[in-house]
Amino acid sequence: MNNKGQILRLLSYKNLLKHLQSLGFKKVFSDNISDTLEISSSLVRKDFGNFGITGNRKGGYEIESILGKIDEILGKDEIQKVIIIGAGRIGEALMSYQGFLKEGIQIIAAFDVDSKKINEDKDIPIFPMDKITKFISDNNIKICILTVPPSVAKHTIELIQNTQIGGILNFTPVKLQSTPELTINTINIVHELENLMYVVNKQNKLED
Amino acid sequence: MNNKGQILRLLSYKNLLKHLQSLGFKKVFSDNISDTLEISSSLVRKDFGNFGITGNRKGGYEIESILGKIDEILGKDEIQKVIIIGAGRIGEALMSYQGFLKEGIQIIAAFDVDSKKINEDKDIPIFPMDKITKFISDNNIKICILTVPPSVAKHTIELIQNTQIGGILNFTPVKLQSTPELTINTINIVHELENLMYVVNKQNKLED
DNA sequence: AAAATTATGGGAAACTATTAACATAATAAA
DNA sequence: TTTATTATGTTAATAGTTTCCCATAATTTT
Repeated sequence: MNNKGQILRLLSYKNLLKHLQSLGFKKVFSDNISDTLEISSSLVRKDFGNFGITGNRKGGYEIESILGKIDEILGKDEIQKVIIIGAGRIGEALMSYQGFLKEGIQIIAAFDVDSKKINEDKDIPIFPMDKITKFISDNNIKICILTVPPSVAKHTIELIQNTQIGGILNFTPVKLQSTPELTINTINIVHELENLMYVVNKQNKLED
Repeated sequence: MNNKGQILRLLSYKNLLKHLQSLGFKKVFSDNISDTLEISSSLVRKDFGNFGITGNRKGGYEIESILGKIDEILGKDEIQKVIIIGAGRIGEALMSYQGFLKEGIQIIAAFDVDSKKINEDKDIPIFPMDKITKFISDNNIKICILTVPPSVAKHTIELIQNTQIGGILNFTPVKLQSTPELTINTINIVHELENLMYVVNKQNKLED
């Protein structure tokens, strides 16, 4: 039961169900979900079953109860505070991203080595790196986003080892090892593009 | 043989092997790769086997020959031209990202509806949206990155339907359907963060 | 109230991915 | 040259995921 795909599906269900709820729907069938999300209805039911979400034969599932259960599973009662390490282009883009707050995620600070970037008075303050460990412990931060240059990625990870940080979303193309205490998930944009190129190449070859 | 994981592993192999090559190594063993990439040596050998990469019993694999084979598989002889749709914060961050070129990826233009963003004279020109279909066909673009606001994502996809575009890397949180002719891969940063939160929550619970 | 309908839930089957095991070929050592 | 060593490559085993199938319960229709 350590399935990332399953959790990501659960998040898709949540998105869809919140939308349906906003349109006034109270109930939903596994077939409805299947149609809009490209996930088979059996898999939807199996996911629900796995997480203890139950419906009524013939009556479907109650949206409110599913959403409650999902929030319970994901543990989202309070707003989740996240910090950004590396206030470069991508870091700054994420700081100004409007989509986080309505999902209960708040970027509360960023950190950078470049003294020209430091600005502690902004909405999202940018602090120098040497304040990071104290900040993490003072604010009990569990998650950070890593958007530093690749050359300093490894070194930066070492700085936050042995803090409360338990999860890192890594935007650098550097392969970083997870440990039992620290989960590192990587978004490698170059790899995503290259993978897409491979698929498109294959599509075109098949058409010839 | 339509396995995304397998292709992403292949890309990791490529990264590592190029690094080893730059350090002067000529040969590599499946065990070496396994150690650094957290991929079991059997799986490395199986991947190589699947893609027709062969080595010598006792002698390992020749790095140069693997790299050649991987490039052949990924079809990367010439530079791959990519466009960005949506010159917002994330779009602009990607435009200035330095990591693409050395992987043979070139962002050659961006498109936006906002007339204030248009600037056709920059290094990476930003054109108005209505020039996009002509640009795609003139330049034979196959891949685009979608960084528009969520509310216009669906509509934007329709604009480039029936062009040469065969792959979209979607940064919007909108669920977009792939078709046989158009592969859409989504990077949903919110979902990645939420997934991380789930994992971290579970870690902490286990420690109690 | 009985019959027909319909969506869940759960177990079995099919499929996919990963690991384990080992025979074999290439190399090195004795 | 013979023996020992070692890493590949292939087959078998295992683990993990998704789909199939259908009995069952809830609901609607007749």
